[in-house]
Amino acid sequence: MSSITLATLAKELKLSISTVSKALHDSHEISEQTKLIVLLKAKELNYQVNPFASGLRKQKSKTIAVVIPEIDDNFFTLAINGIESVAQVKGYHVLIYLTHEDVKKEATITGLLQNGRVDGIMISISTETGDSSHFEELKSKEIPLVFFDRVVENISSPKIITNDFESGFKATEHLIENGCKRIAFLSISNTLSISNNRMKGYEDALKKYGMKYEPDLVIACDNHEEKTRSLFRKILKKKKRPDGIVASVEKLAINAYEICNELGLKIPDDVKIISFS
Amino acid sequence: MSSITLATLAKELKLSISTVSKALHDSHEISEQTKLIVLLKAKELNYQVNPFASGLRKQKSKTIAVVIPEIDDNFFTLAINGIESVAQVKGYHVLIYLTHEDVKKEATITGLLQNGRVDGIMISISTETGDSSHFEELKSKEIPLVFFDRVVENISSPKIITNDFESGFKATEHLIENGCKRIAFLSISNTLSISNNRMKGYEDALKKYGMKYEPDLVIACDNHEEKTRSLFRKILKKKKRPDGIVASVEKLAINAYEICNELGLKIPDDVKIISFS
DNA sequence: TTTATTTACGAGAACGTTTTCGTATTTTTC
DNA sequence: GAAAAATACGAAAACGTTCTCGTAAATAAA
Repeated sequence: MSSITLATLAKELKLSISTVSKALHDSHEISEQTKLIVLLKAKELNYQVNPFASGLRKQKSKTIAVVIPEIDDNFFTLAINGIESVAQVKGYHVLIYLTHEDVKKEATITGLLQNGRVDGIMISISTETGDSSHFEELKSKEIPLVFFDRVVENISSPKIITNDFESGFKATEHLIENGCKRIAFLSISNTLSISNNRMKGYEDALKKYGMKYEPDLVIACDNHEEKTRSLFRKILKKKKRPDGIVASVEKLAINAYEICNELGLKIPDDVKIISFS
Repeated sequence: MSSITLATLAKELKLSISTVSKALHDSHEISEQTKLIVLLKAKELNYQVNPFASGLRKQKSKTIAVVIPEIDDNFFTLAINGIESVAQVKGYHVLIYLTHEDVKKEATITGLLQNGRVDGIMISISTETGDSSHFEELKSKEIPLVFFDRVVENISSPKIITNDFESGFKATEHLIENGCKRIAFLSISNTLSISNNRMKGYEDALKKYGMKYEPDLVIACDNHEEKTRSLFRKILKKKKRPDGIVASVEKLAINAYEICNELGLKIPDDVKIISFS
């Protein structure tokens, strides 16, 4: 240990702790000359401010939390990439938490973040999230909260979303224009707004092109991967199997790919797949 | 703000701060009865210990840093998944830092972690890392350091690695057994031990099967993606192009895939690709 | 009964910063 | 030359914990 603190510097330089602190903060109260020697000594001893002391005093953590359902998803890794990148430039630190689509875990995590550990939270909620009281709690503690991708619609927080309806519409339209006659929609949740809005786009596209909306072709998936896969298997084995698939999230598309491969269905010859990611 | 501190609880309960703190830590110095009422009040007011105050006092952060080159890589996301999972169970927090294969960034990051912000660091070094003085610095500050996957060999720290040599050997052997006659090796760095050891395996496999080691078939790639891709293009356009490729890291395999696709080469008919991931 | 020992709590000192305030010295203003 | 203002620094109080002591009261041992 024996780390270098302001006191170390102060003693070495025969200055007071406050002077050293102010010098390092480039305060106008300190002469240029003193600032210089303090800065030099700080460099020499490789002084680094203690984030806990500083955080405690300033009530700022310079840290944000990113809470996401999974990390093995191109969208989320992309998001982390961007977030970390900006954070790094701005001198912020990024804590990462995975909920694995588990609301309880999600609530536990947000619970941990109420005590000043972070200055703000970016979250993409789990598919299961129905109860949103843990978000209300954060709001009541005035912790900045930003939803991205998967949002809670009835909480007034900044939300970063894609145009789900339009994209769902276009994806479906694209399949139709490429000759698909039976298009399935893979839904990840019936509570998640992104899933629902994407599905509305799907439905509207079908309607526009005069295609019948068949409930059988909307496949309600959940986080139980094996269940989802056997569902796909069943659908794709049927004589009247879909020739086009719109996946509401990447993971479902991948599973669909794998099942097609398993069943010897060629993509895109036999089945065309389009997905959000 | 107006967060609930030990003082809040103490005042409400007409107890001292120390008593409340000890009660919450289940100290033997406190009667069961007092513990109970303290615990109840803490629950009621949803008290959460302030990590900064606690960290400052205990000199423990309950936080570890994960420093990796990139996040859009299946191996690293898998690693984060596992690390976060264990951390969550153990009550630890995970900070994430991306170096983007930049040694300077890497050094800056490790510099930020010397002041007690984290209790330990897990790192997979960037391909560029030649100078390892920033790791020595961490060692000298006695900050626990664990290398994983991409390690600095001459630093005495725990290292988590795969059997690079053997895997490189087996990968190459697999291609040979499947009829490849000209096997290329995509190297990510000539300083990185994982890359070199994997290549040694590749060389040894060639030797075992009496195949000539051709320097032309060892492709030294770097982090400049476009450069790498045009390199691939050149190699794969040759009349005597490789019919098998061993990629030392996932990203190179993906680029190779894309170039094959671009050139109309069928995988695995025209070219077989095997990769570490 | 007197002396030890245990039990249950409180006072107060850290941890390392930041920041307000006070104050000697110097400089400016009239 | 006196008063006012600026300059450059230090003392000390937070921030919220944890933890070492100190110490009354209650119990046990002598």
